[in-house]
Amino acid sequence: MPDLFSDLDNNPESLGPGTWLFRGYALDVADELLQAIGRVAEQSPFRRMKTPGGRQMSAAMTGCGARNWVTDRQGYRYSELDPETGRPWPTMPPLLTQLAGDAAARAGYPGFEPDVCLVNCYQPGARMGLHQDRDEQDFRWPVVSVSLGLPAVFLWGELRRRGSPARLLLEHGDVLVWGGEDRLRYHGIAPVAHGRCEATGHVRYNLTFRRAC
DNA sequence: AAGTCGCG
DNA sequence: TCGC
Repeated sequence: MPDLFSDLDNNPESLGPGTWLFRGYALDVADELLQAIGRVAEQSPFRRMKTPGGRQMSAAMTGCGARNWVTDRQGYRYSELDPETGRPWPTMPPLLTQLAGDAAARAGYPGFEPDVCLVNCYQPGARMGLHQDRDEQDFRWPVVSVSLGLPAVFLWGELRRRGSPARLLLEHGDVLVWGGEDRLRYHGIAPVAHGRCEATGHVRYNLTFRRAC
């Protein structure tokens, strides 16, 4: 991993003008975030969804907020109901709303009030293929991503799929915000390596905050 | 389709 | 092994 990013430069040229990396930004609330994830998963359990092609995703997902991103044979969409339970998604805990809003404001996107918090759980070997977040209605709002637990290599591509994406190690407590001209950049997660950490044991969690509508 | 796989 |  080349030393591309200094701690004093949260907005390095290599990430893009609309992209901000706040290393360790969520460290002081990490335990509360993990407790919140546990409560969300009690109401809406983690599940591995299928893509429209019928393949199963390797990351398990749940979420909270007024709506959440889902995929099945029919396609990608936001749903106000958890298809697994038939009930609304758990309410977004105020701590999560506040964290996402604070990080967004610090990156230059004030007024961000997410209605979606997608929670991904990566076991070792789980990955996320290169994709765009493009199912939201207003791309003026940024995406806020919080990493917890095992580290992972974030793949940071361009607005088109071509080219090899940059690789950025995201660790426990890191917060990445992207918006503006970077809002539709392709991104993904390389297969998560085996490991153990104090906070989560053997898994990586990711909280992705968005404004879907 | 946020998937996997095969080829050069 | 990796990008296409």
